[in-house]
Amino acid sequence: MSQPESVAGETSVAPTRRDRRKARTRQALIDAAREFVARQGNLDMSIQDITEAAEVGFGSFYNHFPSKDELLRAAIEDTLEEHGQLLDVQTAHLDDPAAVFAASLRATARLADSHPQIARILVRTGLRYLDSDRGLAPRALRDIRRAIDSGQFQLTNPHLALATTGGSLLGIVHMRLERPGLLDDDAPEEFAEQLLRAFGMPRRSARASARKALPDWSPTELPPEAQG
Amino acid sequence: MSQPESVAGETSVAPTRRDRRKARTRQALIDAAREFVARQGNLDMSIQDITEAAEVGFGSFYNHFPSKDELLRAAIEDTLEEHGQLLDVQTAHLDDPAAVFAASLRATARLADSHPQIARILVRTGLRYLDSDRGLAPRALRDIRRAIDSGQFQLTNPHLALATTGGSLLGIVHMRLERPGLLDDDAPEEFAEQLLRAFGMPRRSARASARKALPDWSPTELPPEAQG
DNA sequence: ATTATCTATAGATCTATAGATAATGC
DNA sequence: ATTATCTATAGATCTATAGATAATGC
Repeated sequence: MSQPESVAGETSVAPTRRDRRKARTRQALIDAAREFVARQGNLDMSIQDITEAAEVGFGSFYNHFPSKDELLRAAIEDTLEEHGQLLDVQTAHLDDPAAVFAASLRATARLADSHPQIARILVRTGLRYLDSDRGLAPRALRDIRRAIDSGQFQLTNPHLALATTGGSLLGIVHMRLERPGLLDDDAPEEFAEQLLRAFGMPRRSARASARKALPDWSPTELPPEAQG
Repeated sequence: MSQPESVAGETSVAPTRRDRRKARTRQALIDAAREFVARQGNLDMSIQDITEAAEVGFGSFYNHFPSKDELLRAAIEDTLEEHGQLLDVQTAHLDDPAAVFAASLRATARLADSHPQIARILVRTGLRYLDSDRGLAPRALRDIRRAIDSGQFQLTNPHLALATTGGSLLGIVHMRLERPGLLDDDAPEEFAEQLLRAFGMPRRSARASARKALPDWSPTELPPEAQG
């Protein structure tokens, strides 16, 4: 995350103190919006609610976003990006496509516990997150295609697999958030196993890939994001 | 739909002309709300928008609903109820639990074509529809349990299966609504087959149950609901 | 000197209710 | 006579902007 003083890139310039201050205000607005979206599913908070929570003057809002919808869009992008970074970290030690895919499923299914804010925002956002080029969607599509190429998955349409993967994950996250008593701790692994079977893997290897030991820095040990 | 003149039921009384008129107004409000929810995902229509679309005086709204949220809740219930009736009709000829389940999957996956308004409302409603006692959720849970009892499904937790079923269906409906080019006509059958495999059925019988011929009165031949 | 932030407010909604009108019940 | 519906409006938001203030750049 270090900022180079000067780079040959076309628009990249060293950010000034003013730039950093402006970026801080923008991020404060995004963080406040994320918290509102996560807390109350209904998106009927006012701009004033958001600027107050962000401790930002009301008028400053319009220096950063032309409308509330634009802020909410940015807040969701921000969340998806964080989800994507989590997935990259938690699959970095793996090569096998089906194993990477399964590890992403397990990590996402556990978001309700490990990163409840992200989990709530994902569920509130709904299926639109499948259309984004950030977060789970591009990574899952990549893994599904690689697993088809490697012969691990027997599928004709990777987009169908993406739709069912993304949807069923939301279903599990929703259930773990809203009705935690109905699913036991093993649910993420059982789910991953089911999905690998659905995508054509034999029972034995589906079970093995879905229950492969997690790395030492288990996801639940990573510092969870701040919860208000 | 005939109205008995008098019944022994405790509160059931013959509805008067006034009652029918009131019920018509109420249903006009619900229908208008359904159309708004289906058309624009954002739920920011005003009560005035709704009463105008329903051709109902503004003040009449409060004779029927205490708030806009209550109307929206009723509109979603109304939609789920219609979905549930569709499923009952389209599985009435089947006994086998897995076959009933598969037929429900196929019918729901095709909603984007057969009943686009219901499809859009389902997707906008999101995963909350899994918590309702109407529509797909109670029926799918019933079928999953019956298929476990009959030995067709090998599952430990029917609620996990319900979450993945409901979520993945929403994923498919979403994709067929928003990116119809990415899925081919066979997708509902391929999806049903995948899910039956996920739930423990052998490949051969999964394929058979998922591709069983539809009854003569094919779902697509049923009169689709009016689309504005 | 420049630019982001803040305060204050005009104008545009939107909700909820009061009171008038129309339709139905008896 | 009773009840649902309609019209009109008061009061409460909420958005977007104008202009003042504070922080940074040069």
